[in-house]
Amino acid sequence: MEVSHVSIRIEKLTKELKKNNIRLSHQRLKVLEYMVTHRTHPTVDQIYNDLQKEVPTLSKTTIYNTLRTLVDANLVKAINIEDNEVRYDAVTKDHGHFKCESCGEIFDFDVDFNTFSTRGLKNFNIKHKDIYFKGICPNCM
Amino acid sequence: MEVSHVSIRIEKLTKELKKNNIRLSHQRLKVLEYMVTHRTHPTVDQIYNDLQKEVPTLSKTTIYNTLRTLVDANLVKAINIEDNEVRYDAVTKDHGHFKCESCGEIFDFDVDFNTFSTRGLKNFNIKHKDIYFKGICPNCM
DNA sequence: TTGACTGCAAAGCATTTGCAGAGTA
DNA sequence: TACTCTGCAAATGCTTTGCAGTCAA
Repeated sequence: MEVSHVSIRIEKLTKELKKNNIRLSHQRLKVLEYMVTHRTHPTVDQIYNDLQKEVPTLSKTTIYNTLRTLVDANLVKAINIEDNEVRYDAVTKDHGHFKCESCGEIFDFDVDFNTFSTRGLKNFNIKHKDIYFKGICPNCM
Repeated sequence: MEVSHVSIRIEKLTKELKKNNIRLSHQRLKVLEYMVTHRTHPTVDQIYNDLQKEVPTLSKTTIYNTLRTLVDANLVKAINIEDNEVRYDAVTKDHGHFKCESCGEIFDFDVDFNTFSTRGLKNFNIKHKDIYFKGICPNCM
């Protein structure tokens, strides 16, 4: 992703934060910046280990707090593709996640939610849609 | 679900267990029976609390062990619709799960995986498909 | 009989909570 | 200034592990 796009993205996000009355602390901006520049669906631990190099005083508690804030504000999505770890994604639109059971990498894929028949949910108010696939990626085959 | 269906279901499952060289212990059969008769997508805790009435010596460790065995044998599926709890489902075929954010109930729904375009996964070997929706169910609206 | 299973107790680990001090607006 | 946020330490709670006794085959 180009640097200019990243800065535009972050600008948008900080506006969203202001709109939600969330203070723009140094730590929050760093986490946000990390989420936008690293599209690797990181865990709290990965964010923590990477950001600590830049911001040595940063605590895991703050990352947990920040991510909850961002998830509540719908700026970040939690990915529960595995039952023993939560990953995070700075999503903009609906898409699916594929996890390779060999290398562990998570891939995004487009999902056409319109061609998607959901019989049995006629009178349901659907707010969140998560699609998780697992298997083997082309690189590991 | 009719009793006759349940017993047929359990008979099938015990055959599967034998095929996988999994011993038919009293505890495992009880957990299996519970999973087949209670289609409520229970957590370990719910299974434990309910079964303890019948089998007072049953331990949570055994339930964890049993569920892992059943999941590994593809007789039961783990549901990670929420990041702070794992639920289990005695599945037979692919389907989606909808969780009501108001009452917490989980509903099954049919998914036609054929009408489901997955651009970007052309060379991927897809082994598992999980679809999780959240929102408000008709009863809560 | 023998290898697998159960269940207790303890360990492990991700996440949350309480709270004093620091920082944002 | 006033209120929120940070980050340490401790608590919490789910899940796993070690292991001695028990059980299925």
